[in-house]
Amino acid sequence: MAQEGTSDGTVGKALDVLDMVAQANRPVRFAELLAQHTFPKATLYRFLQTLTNQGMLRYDDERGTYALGVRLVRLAHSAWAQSSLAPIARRHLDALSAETNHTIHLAQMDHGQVLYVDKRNAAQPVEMYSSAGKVGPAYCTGVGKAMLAFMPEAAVRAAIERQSFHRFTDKTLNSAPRLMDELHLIKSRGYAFDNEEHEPGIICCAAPIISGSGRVLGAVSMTSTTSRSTLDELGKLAPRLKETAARIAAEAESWGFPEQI
Amino acid sequence: MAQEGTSDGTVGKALDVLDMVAQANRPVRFAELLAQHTFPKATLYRFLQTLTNQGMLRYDDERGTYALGVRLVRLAHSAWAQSSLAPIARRHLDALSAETNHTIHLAQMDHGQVLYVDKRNAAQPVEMYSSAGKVGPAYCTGVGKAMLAFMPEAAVRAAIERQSFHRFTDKTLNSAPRLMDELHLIKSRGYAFDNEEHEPGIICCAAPIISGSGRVLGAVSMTSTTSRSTLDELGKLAPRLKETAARIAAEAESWGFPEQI
DNA sequence: CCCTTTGGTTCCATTAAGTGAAACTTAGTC
DNA sequence: GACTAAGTTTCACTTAATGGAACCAAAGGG
Repeated sequence: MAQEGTSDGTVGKALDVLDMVAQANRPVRFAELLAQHTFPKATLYRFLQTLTNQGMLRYDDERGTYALGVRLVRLAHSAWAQSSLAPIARRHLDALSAETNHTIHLAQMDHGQVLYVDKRNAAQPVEMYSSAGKVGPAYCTGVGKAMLAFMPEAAVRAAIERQSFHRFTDKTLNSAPRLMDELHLIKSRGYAFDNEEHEPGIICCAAPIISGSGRVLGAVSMTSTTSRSTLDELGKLAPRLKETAARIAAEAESWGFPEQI
Repeated sequence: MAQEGTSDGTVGKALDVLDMVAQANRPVRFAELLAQHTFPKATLYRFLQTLTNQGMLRYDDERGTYALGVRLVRLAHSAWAQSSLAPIARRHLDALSAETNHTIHLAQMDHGQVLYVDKRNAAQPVEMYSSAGKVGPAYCTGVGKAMLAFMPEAAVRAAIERQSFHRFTDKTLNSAPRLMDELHLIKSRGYAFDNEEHEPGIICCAAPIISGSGRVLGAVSMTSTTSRSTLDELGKLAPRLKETAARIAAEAESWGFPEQI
């Protein structure tokens, strides 16, 4: 998808290769990667070697495939702890989840996409990582819209540029103008709804987490299904949701959380 | 800790810098990093710039600190899904956890250290990432010893070289010879115990996950406390533990799981 | 208030490293 | 056994990394 623009230097290119393997979501062969990239054979080959040496990739001798390496998992543990809202938000999410009995998501913005960093599933035990680290579109998720609505105009424009506006359901807001209208509405209301815009039957209500200086740090959402709840019912819980967001923001502040770009 | 030996090329050095930030476990200032490395100022500076541009690091303007970036979390999601045993092992861990009511860990070997990739906590809900991605010493954990005991001799020697043999408790096996003896015992027994060697009051029983071709893929463990269980009691469950390990191995095989180095 | 120190950023000639076309080596195929 | 596709290595060429030193800014101290 995103070809990361003009990458800076060798390191940038290597990381592009890493992303490419990640996006495949399965072990990939050399030739597949070669086909996707503009890199000449030898160059790509060396990058793969280097990354494998470094433990960022793993090479399967028998199959001749590359997959992401475990070193990334280790790094990510630190990244998650250092640089996501999750550790700060944990107890607030726990509380909200227990009270409302809805599925709770915590998300942040990453290069115009929604990055889920934590999750609470009221019904059954949490499936680890199945959610944290996952990315989703910004324009048709509650958390995405909640964040966009409160971001500075320039950032929103930049983010919208990056959207592909795929029509997931017939309720998806699949154009920039429609999205902008919605964002204004959200800003005045203070929170966002997702009315089956991403997945049929799935609705949610999301509130942005905003720092004292007015910057968007992330968003929290409550998700339900049309069979279990209505948007109105979720809306009734919005004050509680906003309260949670506010508490997280306050704690992030005092904890010195670095603001997102 | 581990200075990763002679890094290959620019990319390797950049990744070293990344690791350095990760190991700090908190936002770090430029000067701190400079002190730890042999890199000249300008070089380190450029690396930090590049990594920040790439979203691997995040720079906090106000504090002048660097922290790991969210791009890592995204990458790790893929890494975990592609390249750890966790997705394969999930249902087996669920079953074992439900049956035994003990805390279950799933771990793999990464550069001579134990990398926990999944966890089941019988008592309270799983704390996400608090465990997955965490690393621990190989020489004084059940999973670590279980894996070492069944690894080829050369690999074990290499791994032991990397151990620092810190004495966590008075039961820690804090020397290579003592560890080697224990490994032989474990190999003949088929599974490992951790008798409060890492943390006082914490005991565990661990079995290696071994592929059809005899290579160590990872390990599973059941953990308990001395106040709740004895080693003997855990030992009684060892057959069930080994069965779980075997099932995971079998599934990894049919699924084409790439073998660890 | 100026001078010094510390921490961070930029410059630029030097040098090392990345590059990529092409040659080569397998491993399959027909 | 010749042919093809996939992967690996080579090497002259070119670009990018290097790092000493200069520079800047802010904090501290006399």
